[in-house]
Amino acid sequence: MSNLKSVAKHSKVSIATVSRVINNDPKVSKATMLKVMASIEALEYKPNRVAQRLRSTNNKTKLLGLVIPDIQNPFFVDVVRGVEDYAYQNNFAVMIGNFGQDEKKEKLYLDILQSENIDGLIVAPIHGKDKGVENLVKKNIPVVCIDRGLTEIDVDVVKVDNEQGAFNAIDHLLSIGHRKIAFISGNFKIPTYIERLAGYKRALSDYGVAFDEKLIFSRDTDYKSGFEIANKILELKERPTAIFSGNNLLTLGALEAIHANKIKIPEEISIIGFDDMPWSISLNPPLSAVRQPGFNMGRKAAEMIYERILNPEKNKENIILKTELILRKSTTRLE
Amino acid sequence: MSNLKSVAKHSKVSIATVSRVINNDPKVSKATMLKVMASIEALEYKPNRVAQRLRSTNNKTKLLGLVIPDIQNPFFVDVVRGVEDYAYQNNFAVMIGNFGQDEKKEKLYLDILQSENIDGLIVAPIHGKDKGVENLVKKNIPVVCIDRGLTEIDVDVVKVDNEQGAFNAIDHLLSIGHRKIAFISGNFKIPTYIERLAGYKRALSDYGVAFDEKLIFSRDTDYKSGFEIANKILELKERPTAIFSGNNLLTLGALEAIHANKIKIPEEISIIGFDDMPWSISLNPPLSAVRQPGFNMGRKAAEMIYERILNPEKNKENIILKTELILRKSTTRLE
DNA sequence: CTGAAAGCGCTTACAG
DNA sequence: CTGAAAGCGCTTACAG
Repeated sequence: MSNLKSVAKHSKVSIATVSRVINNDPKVSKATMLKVMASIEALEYKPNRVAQRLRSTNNKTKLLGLVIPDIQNPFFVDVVRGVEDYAYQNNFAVMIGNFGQDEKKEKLYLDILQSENIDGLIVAPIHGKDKGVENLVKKNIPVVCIDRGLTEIDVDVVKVDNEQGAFNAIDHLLSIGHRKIAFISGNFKIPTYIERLAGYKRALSDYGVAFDEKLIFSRDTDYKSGFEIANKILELKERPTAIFSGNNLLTLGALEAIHANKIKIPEEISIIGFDDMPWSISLNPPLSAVRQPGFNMGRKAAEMIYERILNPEKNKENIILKTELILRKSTTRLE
Repeated sequence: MSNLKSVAKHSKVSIATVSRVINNDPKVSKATMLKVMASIEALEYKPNRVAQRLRSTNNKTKLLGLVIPDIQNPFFVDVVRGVEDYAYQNNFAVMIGNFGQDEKKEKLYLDILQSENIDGLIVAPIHGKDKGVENLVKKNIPVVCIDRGLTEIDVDVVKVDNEQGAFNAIDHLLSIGHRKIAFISGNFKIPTYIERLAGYKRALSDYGVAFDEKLIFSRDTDYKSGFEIANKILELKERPTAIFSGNNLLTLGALEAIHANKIKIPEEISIIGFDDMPWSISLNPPLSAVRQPGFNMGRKAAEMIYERILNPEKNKENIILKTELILRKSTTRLE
């Protein structure tokens, strides 16, 4: 690989001048610039980003860290795409760590990314009191939280109106006559699920329906949990007439359980899922779902981290995006 | 952030010694080592990976590049998870670039990753004659290709037996009486699809069925293409009795088109998709599919890149993984 | 077993 | 407008 030195030799200037050309320093004379650019071209020189990063922080070859809880969850894939879309346009590189709901793994990624001198971090913290992320914020590393915030500390966050999203789903179920609605939730350490539960409760209270704790099920946020919880729900003596499932993986697990038990949707049980997916429409039956703008969330987060890097002192922002209730065929009116 | 210098001062040794401790140099005396380790602990020192990477190539804080065509395709997400699983266990970091089938974007990622001094690259080349990837191989940067190889050059590759996978699917369709089988393929520049077509043809010829070019449809590898091509297929005067779709995104698009046209699967048309997905079983109807071991492919690729880094001179390997035909409810015997 | 010094590829005051 | 030099945080011969 060619380097500054070889370009400098080739164009008979100092490495300082070559560096200036690369960085578009207006002080360089036009003639020199052209000469150096020709050498860069000829030698196929590409600046070494590692050296650049080591040398100075406030420069344009940025590296973003992106840490997400579960890359198997297509919602986070959408977020990744959004981040990447912005990063690509701005010539950032993104380093992704997927911690798979594993706190130790999250910590390792946070450490690695710090060691890689990232210019900023976009992260969905494992829970509301995530010490690892808190520490980064305290060290004044630019951080934007996605999907969920931090309870103990002020930080930039982009998320969705989970409370309202859940409310809309439950409100719809109530409006078509359902009263016994099970909630397959993720872990309540994750703020998202606390908020969704709040929406659930608010809808219930709007309809004057008593909250029944026994209808709330919470475990991990994966396919298996959805499957196992749904099986439990279906065994209940007074079986709920509807299920609200907390994310797309839980929904998929629940659907498999329901189908395995040969229970008909929506005739025997209605279901609405949080997260709308490309395959929701081809599911059996087409699934009603709360759609989250994952791509926009990612893009917005990337924008925010960019602004935060440029202006570390500005006030923290809290962006709340809207969800949309998509009604298809997985819910029906209760006679 | 603390650095070598601050640790050295804290434990009253030279920075060279601290560096040796970090790198487990056995020459360091036990006493010194303990002292330095205590300082590292006390100062929460973490080596700066950027400086490490700049300084030397043959060292253990590796950075892998991973470049994939489409992160919205869950098959590649599985690959990513496999790579990451191995990387995590070996304390590698992975930098991911998703080029979304866009050649310019692929090129940019290749450049960025080179500029980041990656120790090795795992990549699914955009097509068989991918010059960008070829160049990296020629520069002796360790490269492992996944999912598809390179036609012009010898390179490590991990892929699936696409020919046999497609053969199995078509063979099954033929065995249950289908003769007019449409193939919704991705672009034939991608070696994968050439191989799948070869399997399609071989099955046909085994059954003495003439190959009909008009049943082969090829465009992009996304949802939209699947949707549009399926619509075209359904309009055909002599409508095929079965569809073989080339990847999971195409399948989803095709399913939506079929449902929108109110055509019954499998009564009116059978379908088998390449790629089995978590939601395949909950689709309407449960989908028969060719399962690819994405996770294993990723893990294997990471292993291979590791070996390649350690031993740049060893012979290139070509690993071919097996597919599995999963039969569910989307195909039926033709009366 | 340990330290002083060179150097990885850059950027950036400083001087001219 | 341009160059010489220091330095980012490390590693690694070399010397002792």
